[in-house]
Amino acid sequence: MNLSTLGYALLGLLARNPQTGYDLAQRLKGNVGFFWQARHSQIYPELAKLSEQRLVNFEEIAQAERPDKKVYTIMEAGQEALKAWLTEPVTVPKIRDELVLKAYTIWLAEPKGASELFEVHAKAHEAQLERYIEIKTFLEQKWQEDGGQVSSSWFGSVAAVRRGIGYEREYAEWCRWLQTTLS
Amino acid sequence: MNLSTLGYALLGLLARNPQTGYDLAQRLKGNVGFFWQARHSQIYPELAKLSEQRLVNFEEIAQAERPDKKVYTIMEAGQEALKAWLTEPVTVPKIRDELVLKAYTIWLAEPKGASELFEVHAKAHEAQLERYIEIKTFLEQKWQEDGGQVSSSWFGSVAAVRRGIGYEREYAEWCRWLQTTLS
DNA sequence: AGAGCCATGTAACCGGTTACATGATTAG
DNA sequence: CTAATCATGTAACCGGTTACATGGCTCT
Repeated sequence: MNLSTLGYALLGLLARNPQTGYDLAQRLKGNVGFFWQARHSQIYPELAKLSEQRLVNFEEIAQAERPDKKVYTIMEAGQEALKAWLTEPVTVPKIRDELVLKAYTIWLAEPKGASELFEVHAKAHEAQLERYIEIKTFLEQKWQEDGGQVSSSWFGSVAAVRRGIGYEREYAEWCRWLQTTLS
Repeated sequence: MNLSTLGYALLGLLARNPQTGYDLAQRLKGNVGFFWQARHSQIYPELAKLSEQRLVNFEEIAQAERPDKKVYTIMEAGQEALKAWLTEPVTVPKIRDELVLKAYTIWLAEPKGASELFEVHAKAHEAQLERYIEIKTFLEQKWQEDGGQVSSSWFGSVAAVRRGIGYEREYAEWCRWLQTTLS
């Protein structure tokens, strides 16, 4: 019973709330999409696999003015599989970043155009940084209201968004340094 | 003539030095591999494509005590394609990080095992950070010796390693924060 | 009238990894 | 004697993206 990472991602989301495949797809292109993305074309087949393996359950709900839907719920076996996965070792991830690749060869470019490219990215990361800061404020408040324990699901959200903040801040600063140095 | 990103990566490396496919594979699993990776099984066919499109040239060199080899050189058309690509817009890259995914669901785990997981990663990123700092010192010296211009290939290397340093530092700090908070 | 949301699925394609294949030389 | 290095290639597989497919409701 070797699940894919996407399988665990879905289990993790279902551990928070029972949801439909559509809902999960929204999450994975919304804020959760910051660290893990998936399209519905990948999600629906994966849910079918999780269901086959009795890690999740679904209830079909007929709707009048909307298409019928399947609400998935995590089962006990799913919770256990998820918990086991959480503390298993992870290989240190490798960056695969086209912009850094361009930076590596930027000595060949005309500095003006290059500087503009990095300014665009600086702005994008600065904007994302501010969005994350707002989200963090919201999440930390919720976490405190929930008792401020590491066993609160809000804690997981706070942890993830903190990574987002650090990442965007650092990326933006690097872009600004390059942009300034090139101009 | 739409090249893949790997194609441009190879052109960028060949713009620095004429090299064999084997050499390129070494680079892309060494320091360049920090921001772009590729295996020889991907590189050899890509070089054939670049050659077909007359962006690179190769010279076959027969060797006595080693297998024969093909040394690839970038051509003028290749240089031009590369320069044009450098300033073209890049879509802002998305993180896909299993450890952050785990952090998001870490509220379900037993804190002790979780804390250990993040400590392992903290150490890994701290170690990588120190390696990059050493490399940066070396590269900046070379860059200065070469005149300290942005048109020096050393500048591209410095830019890339600076990103590496920021990335590792931030990642390590985040792991430490989580590790401490969990224990 | 057209875009966008809700809702679920399949199929083709593509980039990248793993494995298969070969073979001499050198270092431990 | 075994493992690693040099050196180049092909083939199978797999995760993920894009595109195909359907269809009613709501907002502009």
